[in-house]
Amino acid sequence: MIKENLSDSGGIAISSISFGETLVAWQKRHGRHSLPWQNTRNAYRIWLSEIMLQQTQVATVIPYYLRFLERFPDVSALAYAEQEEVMSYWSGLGYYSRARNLHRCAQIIVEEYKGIFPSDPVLLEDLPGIGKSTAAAIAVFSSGVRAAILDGNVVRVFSRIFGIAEQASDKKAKEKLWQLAYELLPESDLEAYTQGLMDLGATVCVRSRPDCSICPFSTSCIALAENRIEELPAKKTKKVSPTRKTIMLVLLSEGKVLLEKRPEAGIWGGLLSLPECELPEDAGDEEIADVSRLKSVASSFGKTSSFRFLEPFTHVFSHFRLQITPCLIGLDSRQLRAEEEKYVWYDMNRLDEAPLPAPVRKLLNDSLRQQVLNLAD
DNA sequence: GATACGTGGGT
DNA sequence: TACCCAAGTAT
Repeated sequence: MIKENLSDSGGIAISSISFGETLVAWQKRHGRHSLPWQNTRNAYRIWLSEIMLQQTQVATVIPYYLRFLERFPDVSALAYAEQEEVMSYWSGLGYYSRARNLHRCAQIIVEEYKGIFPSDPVLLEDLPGIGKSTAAAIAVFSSGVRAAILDGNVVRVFSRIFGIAEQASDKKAKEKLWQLAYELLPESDLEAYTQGLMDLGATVCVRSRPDCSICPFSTSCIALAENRIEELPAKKTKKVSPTRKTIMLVLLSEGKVLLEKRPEAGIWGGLLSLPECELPEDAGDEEIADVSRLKSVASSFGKTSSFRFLEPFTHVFSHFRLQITPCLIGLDSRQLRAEEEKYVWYDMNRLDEAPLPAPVRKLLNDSLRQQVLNLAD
């Protein structure tokens, strides 16, 4: 292999050979070896972990991963499950298109691949929910294939070691990072190398206050040499997120609550949620408290026996804020509007099984507690 | 290429 | 508090 100078600024150089060898040795001695999805070549388990870990931290994923695997132990169990149950096991993790794609992908693996995941990253990338980096990670960990990942850890590690100042979203920077990812790949030990990139980024070269004193690349790191640790990688430009307002109707009757299936496209796609009365962004308090309108809506589901607002709260998404005003309504009769299949009266005692968005689960838990308190009064 | 898509933890 | 952003992908 030809040794090349992979850094294009400053006088610090590191060869691809020494980079790979250094990282592999570091990972074997100092990396993570006991995560629930490690120490296996089971492609199903590795795939599941990689999807769950997209934009989600390890500590958050672990309990979801273990619970999911217990209920869906193999790709066939997942493929034949109902979507609603799959969504319920994903409930709270966020980015629900991942769960819908996971389910679709399982069905494709069973129907078109006889239940066996391909080891070729190109084929993996054709599957729903699997992009370039995830395809490489699955191929490396399940088959030892020589493929390059480029996730947030790698971007951070490379940006610092090689002094890349452009934002990772920048097209040229992205090309440069992918090129580095390929050039630095070792000839062997792809599992330890790939895991090493993730481990170094997650445990040493972390976003704020990285521990450079224990980093195997501290003597060759451009960011450290130039005292630019804090400024690399470049921060993403953010824009202020707008606030939307909505009223969530908590229609209760005989221990059941009215839920509405959300469309696949859009926020919380495929989950069950509460019926909403959306409001214009500039809605004032008096508009929110338009009781006659809400009672009119409620009347199509039964006869109103009690009515009260709960404290409004704001749920923050990555791209907007949602101000939610819950409205607790008791009905003494219960009916489903036959023409609208999307509605379901859900047993309050079984909400654990329901595929709910996180704030809705919390709201319903609080409402249930309020009910109990009311009964105690 | 920009935007949509969740949630919780860290600072 | 408010902001950043974590094992990204789809459109």
